[in-house]
Amino acid sequence: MPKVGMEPVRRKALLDAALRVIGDHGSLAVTMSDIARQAGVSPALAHHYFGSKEQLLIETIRSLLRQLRRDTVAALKAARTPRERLSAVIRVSFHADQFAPDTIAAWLAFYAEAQRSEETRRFLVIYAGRLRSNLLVDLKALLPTDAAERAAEGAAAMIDGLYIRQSLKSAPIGIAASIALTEDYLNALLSTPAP
Amino acid sequence: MPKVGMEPVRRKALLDAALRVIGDHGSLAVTMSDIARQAGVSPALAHHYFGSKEQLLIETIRSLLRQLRRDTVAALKAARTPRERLSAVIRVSFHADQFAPDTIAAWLAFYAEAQRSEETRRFLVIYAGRLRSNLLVDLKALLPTDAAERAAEGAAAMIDGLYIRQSLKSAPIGIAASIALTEDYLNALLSTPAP
DNA sequence: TTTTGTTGATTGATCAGTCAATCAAAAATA
DNA sequence: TATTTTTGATTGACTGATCAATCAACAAAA
Repeated sequence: MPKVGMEPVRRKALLDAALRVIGDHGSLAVTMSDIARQAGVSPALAHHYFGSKEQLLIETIRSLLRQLRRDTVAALKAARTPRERLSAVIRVSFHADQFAPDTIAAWLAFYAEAQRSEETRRFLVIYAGRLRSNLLVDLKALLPTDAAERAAEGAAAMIDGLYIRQSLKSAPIGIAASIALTEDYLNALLSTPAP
Repeated sequence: MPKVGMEPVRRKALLDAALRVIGDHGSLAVTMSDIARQAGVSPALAHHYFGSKEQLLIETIRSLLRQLRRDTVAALKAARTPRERLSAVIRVSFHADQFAPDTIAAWLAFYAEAQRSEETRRFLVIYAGRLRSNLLVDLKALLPTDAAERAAEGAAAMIDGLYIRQSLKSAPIGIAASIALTEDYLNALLSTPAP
């Protein structure tokens, strides 16, 4: 079987498999065997390439974050005005890929894990900071600084909250409605001070 | 040692211990031994009274929910106008007990668990429904029905979002600021349609 | 003596992680 | 070109640790 140059292929397959299995299972309490089986290799190979389960998990969240950033950068590039850019940030947050049940479950699992793993928390703090900062930079063009800061906190919280509520699967709010709610929030804040 | 009537004492001690250990550890992946040790009894006793780890965990979240409802009912009783009642609901959500790091970590762990455990999800759906409904009933007195419904969804999401962001412990938003953000949101929605 | 409370010891299952061995492609050599 | 050697890829089998769950036994109250 062995062909040279399999390493990147296997790494990617294992990362994808990990995300899939975690999302499916809704928890980080998945076995290396589960992940390896999903990737179509032996458990030993997963250890061979990642050293430990913890490392594989950390690489998994890192890849999740990387994907989110890619999407965000792309969406921002297409937007012109500050208001458009705000909408772009919101849209990316609720993009179908991000809003898929498996992905939501995986994020949730990582939030829980962050209570224990310093490194996992670091990554989530980075995510939270980016979201806040992406919103803040454009809000500052539309509101006084302190109002902009509060608006950024509020919008970020609402996005995360809509996200987490989605994970319960009852009363599915839906992508469009989630976007609309967040937009309404910003519209209300943007129109209130200056009628 | 054995005195009659220990059962309720032990049950409560074990439930408190479970909450404590889960919050401390930031995950449901705690052992019966950990919980039993925290409660000052043997692991075997925990099984004796709860039958299984899963059952103990379910009783734990049930007690968390019971406490929240008690607080909410008490807070609502003291409020007079719809607007006051809305503030009461918000205040309870961010009450010090609920906002304690251990409690937040425990809620988070249960959210993750809900992906797997049908019964855990049921409880969280009940929580989400109550929060939404508590907000909705008073919002309907202040807004048209459809606007009230959207406001209730949005406020509930923001509350949950502020909650989950708190779990990251970086950029601690704080109780007062969290309440203020949520109040601002409602104020903006309540003032926008009628300037 | 019966009942209630309690535990230590044990079991069976599950898993992360290790390791020696195997296999096939690629590179070196003849 | 034909061969041998080297190297990367891969796995099955195993180990050590952990843990939920069980159970037989014991202690104290009723």
